[in-house]
Amino acid sequence: MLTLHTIRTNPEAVISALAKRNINARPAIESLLALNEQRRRIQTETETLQAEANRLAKEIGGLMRDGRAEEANAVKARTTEIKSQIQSFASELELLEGQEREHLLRLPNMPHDSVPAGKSAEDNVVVSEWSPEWALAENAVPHWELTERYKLIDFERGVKVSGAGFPFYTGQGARLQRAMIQFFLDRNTAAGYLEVQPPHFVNAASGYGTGQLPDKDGQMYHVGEDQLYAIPTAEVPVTNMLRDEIVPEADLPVKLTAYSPCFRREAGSYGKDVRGLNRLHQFDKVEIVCVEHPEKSYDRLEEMVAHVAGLLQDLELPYRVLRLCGGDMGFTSALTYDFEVWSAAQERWLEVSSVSNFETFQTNRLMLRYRSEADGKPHLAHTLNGSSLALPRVVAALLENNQTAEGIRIPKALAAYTGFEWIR
RNA sequence: GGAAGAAUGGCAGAGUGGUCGAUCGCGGCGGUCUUGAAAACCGUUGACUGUAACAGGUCCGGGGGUUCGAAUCCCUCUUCUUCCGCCA
Repeated sequence: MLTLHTIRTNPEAVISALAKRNINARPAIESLLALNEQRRRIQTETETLQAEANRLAKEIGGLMRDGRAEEANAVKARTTEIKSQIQSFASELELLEGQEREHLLRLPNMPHDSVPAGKSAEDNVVVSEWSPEWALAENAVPHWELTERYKLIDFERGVKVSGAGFPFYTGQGARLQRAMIQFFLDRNTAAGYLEVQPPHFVNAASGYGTGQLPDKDGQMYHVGEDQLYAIPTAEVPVTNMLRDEIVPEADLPVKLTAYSPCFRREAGSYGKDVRGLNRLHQFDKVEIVCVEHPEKSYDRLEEMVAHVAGLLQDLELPYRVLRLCGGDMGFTSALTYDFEVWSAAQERWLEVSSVSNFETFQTNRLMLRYRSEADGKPHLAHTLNGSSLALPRVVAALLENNQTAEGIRIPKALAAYTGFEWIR
């Protein structure tokens, strides 16, 4: 959520920044500003009346103590009148506040200056590429054939038990999942991230805090009876850990990492995008989250990008890093780098990580602040997060790129965790 | 799931209808004293909203109600503690 302060002090800058997302925000901003002005006017009037009522109530208290009941009753009559005026203002105020918030919640974050203009994924900018020395085996097949050949994943039984997008991992496939989670967590904690195990269901307030609600309502699994949402990413519970808190400036950056299963309804997906491991309703991911000082958040973002790159290099997977254009960036992000690994057998790039700076967009909703050492006051912190990494597509690329006639070779760094060097 | 009790500022803990945004203490910050530090003493110490800046308004777990006036009374929800039940 953008701050009212930003919008009020520089509406034109907000409008032109949002234009990068191909959004004409002018009507929304203008009606928001009108609402805001009206709200403040009504609020001032209401508060003036409240001040008067407070003053009179104290006067009555004084009169009662002195035993001057008759005079007190006269004053009571006046307060009753004021009270009914307050009532009518208050309901109007409530309405305006609701509308104001509604407007604010529906405005996406302002893209950072460095975000390229563009409409779709095709306009994203490749900022770097990396590849190990390697060659694809002859007669290479896509991962969904490999998982069947080596009995790593049982999609059919997943369909029977839960539905499409809920696979069983079996044997070496299951072991590979567990090894990768452990590998990523170890690498993240070595880089200074504190490991946490979050709840897998969150309340609505948490959904609003990180911006999944109301924007992505309908993409999350919702348990109506208990008003809980299955987490679409560990970002939600982990970032919300610090909701409504003021952390000392000296505690920044707060660096957290968590493994969790992620649940996504993926309504509207179809075709080759959902084949095999490309898109699932439940998948495993290790996430990194940072809470950082506003002046340092972009340096932190670069550090996180370098960290994720290191993981992919250890896994010996060819990847590229994209700077997302305005049209392809998520609702809450100011700047996002996507990591894509090359799936040789599918001949396509697969997104395996998304690393973003949200600036104050989340913390404004979360009321997550730090106490500045300079002025002693609370200020909104910046939040950042990134996948490190999402498993299914990493597994897909890993299986496909390393297939040989003798089986599938496991990268050295990972073999220490799997306990095997080959899948046969 | 049932029963009883509880929820107050960073912590601890008073406050049962009016001068309470809230006593006292600890912690934090500033100062006096000291070569320096400790101790002692003095002062200060929440958030949100609002204003050009003041003023003003709101907040005693959340929501609603009674009252001229609510931390205080009533209803409701949530959470915690203890006991019982169930249970990995």
